[in-house]
Amino acid sequence: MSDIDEEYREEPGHLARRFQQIAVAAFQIEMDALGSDITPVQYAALAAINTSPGLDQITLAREIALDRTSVTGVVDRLVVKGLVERQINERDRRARRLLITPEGKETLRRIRPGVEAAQVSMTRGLSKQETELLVSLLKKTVASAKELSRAPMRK
Amino acid sequence: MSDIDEEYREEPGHLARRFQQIAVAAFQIEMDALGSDITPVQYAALAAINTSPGLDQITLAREIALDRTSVTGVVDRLVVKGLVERQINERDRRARRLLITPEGKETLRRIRPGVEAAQVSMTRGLSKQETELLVSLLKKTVASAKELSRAPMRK
DNA sequence: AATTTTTACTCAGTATACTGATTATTGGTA
DNA sequence: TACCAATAATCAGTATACTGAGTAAAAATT
Repeated sequence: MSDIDEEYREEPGHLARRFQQIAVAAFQIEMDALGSDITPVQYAALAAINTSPGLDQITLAREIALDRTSVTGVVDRLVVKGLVERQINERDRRARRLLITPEGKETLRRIRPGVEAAQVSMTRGLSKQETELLVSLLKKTVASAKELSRAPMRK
Repeated sequence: MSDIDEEYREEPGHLARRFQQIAVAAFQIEMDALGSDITPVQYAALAAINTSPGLDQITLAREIALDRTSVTGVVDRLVVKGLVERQINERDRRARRLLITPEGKETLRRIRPGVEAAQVSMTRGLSKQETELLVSLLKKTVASAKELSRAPMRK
């Protein structure tokens, strides 16, 4: 048979999955070390809500490139953890206003070093220059192909 | 607050998640065009079983970097689709022998162009040289950090 | 003003990817 | 031989990420 079978490990698609596995694992290891159970997506959501208090879920989805149906669950879990408050927007009752709580702000402050450490950990095999190169190539790739995935992007 | 919040979109962790979203979407679009509902992981599993007939699930997990608990479900779905046969290995009754069926071989043959097209599609924003660079940087990253994720790797 | 369309959100269902527990079987050791 | 440790697989539970359907509210159109 063709050697695609053997070489699928060299394909972008396979490497995308592997890198994501590793990124999530690196994040989780750092959170464990800090006694936190925040996930990468939960961190992104919490940080976005902190930066833009009162934003609605669709806007949040665009900010962090999360599918609109996934936002519901992520926000649910942040609410259960007491880190976020979800209010009905009285000026548009379809929408929700998302607000970070004092506990949410404290969590953000506490885990931020771990978030940075995870970025370093997941690129441990690369030099600083190589990491910058990887980041710029991924940004370019994502910018050009972002319309492929349903996750909306801002602007 | 710190500008980490704003710049998380530039971090490797966020880009890993975005690239994976895009890779899966690109794959799915190509499979839809071919009238197939095979996922990236299912393709990887099917190709590995084709290459190494009779392999057990742990070995399959190592070949395609899939968590051991995830293999069960992936193989289940390939069996339901009639693409793979799962037998008890009589020389070690704990293990399963995985075999590709004629339909599995035919599926592999039929979707292979789509698999290749997906790789091209997900890196559409990059030149050939840039794609090769991205692949080599991701390979290096994955090789250095693979012990972070639970998904086993071969050798 | 009444109707249609759009929008924000939710829910049901499916597929990875993990943690942690359990079962069955095998191989090594006391 | 009896026991114990290791191994292959499964299962229960949780968290993204999607498809597709549905609800409620607002905006646009007639």
